[in-house]
Amino acid sequence: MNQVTIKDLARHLGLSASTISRALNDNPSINPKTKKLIHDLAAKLGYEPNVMARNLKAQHSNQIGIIVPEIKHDFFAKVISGIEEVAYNSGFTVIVSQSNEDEEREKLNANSLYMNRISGLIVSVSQTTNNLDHFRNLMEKGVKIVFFDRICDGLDTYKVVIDDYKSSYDAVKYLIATGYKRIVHLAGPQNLLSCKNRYLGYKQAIIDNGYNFEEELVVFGGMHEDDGIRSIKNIIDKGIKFDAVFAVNDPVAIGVSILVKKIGLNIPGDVAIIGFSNNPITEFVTPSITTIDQPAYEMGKKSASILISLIKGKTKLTGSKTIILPSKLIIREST
Amino acid sequence: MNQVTIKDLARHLGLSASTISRALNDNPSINPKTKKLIHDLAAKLGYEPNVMARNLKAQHSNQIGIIVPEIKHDFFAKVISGIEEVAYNSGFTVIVSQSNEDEEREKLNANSLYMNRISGLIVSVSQTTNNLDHFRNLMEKGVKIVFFDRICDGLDTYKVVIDDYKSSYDAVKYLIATGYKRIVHLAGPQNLLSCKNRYLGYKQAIIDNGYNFEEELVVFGGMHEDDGIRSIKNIIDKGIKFDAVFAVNDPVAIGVSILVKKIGLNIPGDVAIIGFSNNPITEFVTPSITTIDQPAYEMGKKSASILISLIKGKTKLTGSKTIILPSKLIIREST
DNA sequence: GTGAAAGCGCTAACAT
DNA sequence: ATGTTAGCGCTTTCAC
Repeated sequence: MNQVTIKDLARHLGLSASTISRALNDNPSINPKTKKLIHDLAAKLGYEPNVMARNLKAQHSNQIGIIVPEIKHDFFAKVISGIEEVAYNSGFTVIVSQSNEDEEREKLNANSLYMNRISGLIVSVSQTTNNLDHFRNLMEKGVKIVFFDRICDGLDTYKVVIDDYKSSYDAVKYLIATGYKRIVHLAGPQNLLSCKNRYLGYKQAIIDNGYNFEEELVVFGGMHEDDGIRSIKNIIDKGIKFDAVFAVNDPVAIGVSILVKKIGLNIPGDVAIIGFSNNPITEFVTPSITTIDQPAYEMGKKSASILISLIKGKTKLTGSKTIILPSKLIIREST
Repeated sequence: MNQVTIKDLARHLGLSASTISRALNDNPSINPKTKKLIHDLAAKLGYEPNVMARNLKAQHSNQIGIIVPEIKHDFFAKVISGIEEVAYNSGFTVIVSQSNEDEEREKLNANSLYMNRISGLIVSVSQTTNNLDHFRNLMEKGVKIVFFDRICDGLDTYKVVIDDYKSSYDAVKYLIATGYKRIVHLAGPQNLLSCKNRYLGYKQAIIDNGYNFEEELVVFGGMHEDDGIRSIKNIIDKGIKFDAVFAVNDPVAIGVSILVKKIGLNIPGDVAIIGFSNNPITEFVTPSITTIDQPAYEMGKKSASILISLIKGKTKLTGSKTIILPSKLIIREST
């Protein structure tokens, strides 16, 4: 690591370290000629400021941490891109970490990010997270946190979401309007507010449209493909009749599609399917799957810009601490 | 950021900073009782070491940088998970950044990572990268680099890949054995060694099996879905006859599948399709697509473990600097 | 316009 | 077993 330091430049030019530092930071009190001399030598020697030293001095890192369940989900990948976009443009760098849907790992990551003295944190919590102390601790230590999508109650900070309740309500309303009578809901873990709201939206739409809410039509499960396969198989094995499925997310919807096709049922003739998130895959499977588009990239950008305002102490962020971005029902072949 | 420091602990206990430091680092020369006292207070006050300070002192960061074209590609997401796995277990943290297939951005990222004094870097180069100076510079400054998948010539360091040439050769051989006569190859950017090798493998398989290599059956293009759509449309519009397509990767194969279905051709009846990478989507589209499985997670783990050996100075890494991991042809409905 | 000195938090000789 | 001192690279107040 034979890095070039300010001292090296100072020695080469017979100047003091402070002069070099000032010149490099474009301090106006430095003689333009000296400045040029210094800049030229820095370029020639390949000087790069040591961010660790600078940050140590400055008492902050200009780094933003991200914790998401899994980056391989298209949704999270896009959010991360949105965050990076805004962050880079504001002079922040970004550290991404994955919780793998594991509360323990989420804690470790939060801690490791804190040790790196991140200025702020953007989080979508893991499925298994019940205790929020690791976030609370960071907040107490002055780390600003913004949650998106997978938010949770009980933490007083900014949150960026879509209206899960309404999206879900509208999707189910659309199914009913199209003529479907017995709509199954494959729900997600209810400790995630988004899943809970999707469930509640489903329930209310059922009731508001004059149907009976039947508990046997709801299965609580995970958020992966195999959960979808398992849950719908369970319903079928029990002999429960249904003509549509509203899944908590796209992988679960895909799982349903796979099993339903396998046992020879038609989509949407025998069973209609709606997913959630507009994962690209829903467009390419046959039949393509109706879903709800979440503005992932926008969520990332919004989360980052709020976080950066928070970090910079611009507390004049007006209005509610929960920002709701628009979502959209995308109708495809499966309904 | 009112963080608790070693000095705070020292003041509270009437001890010196060095004693605190030693105790916290489990130095055996500290009295067990004092040690316990210190650990307890640290826990009580919520002390967390300041990694920036520690790293500044230690002259290295224990951070590994990653640069990939786009994390949203399933392949890269999995590689990253593999890297994280190994890195965390060896006490390293990971900074992920995306080049977005843009050489300029790749340079910026490399530089920003260097400013953070990363100990090592794992890279899959962008499509548009021609000049490799930004990597060469880092290497000269002592940053260890390992490339994977999208490697490039002219840099003397470790590389983790699959045998693109052979994988491609075998895939085409299989097509020929199955009876296909006129096999189109939608090739990728030839500055990427992997794409070049896939092209060369295709060419050699054609020749070795007694077919004529026809230039009109090869189209050089990008690596996304729309490239696939565009390229195959081009071939069709030109009136060129073909009965199979070997695509440089899965998105391109998906693109071909979309267009081919749209104009009413049967897969594999009229056109067979093979992709590359075993993206999950290839399994779920109808018909499912034959592809070549790359051990993404393993590539990540391998790259990370090599890099960490390099960082730790274990130069007794035996054998070639190019590590070839096994790939596998996955035969599905499209062939 | 430039320099000297101190300090960010931590560690490691070198004392005692 | 513990304390003293110095220094990692950088910035910044206070001098001149």
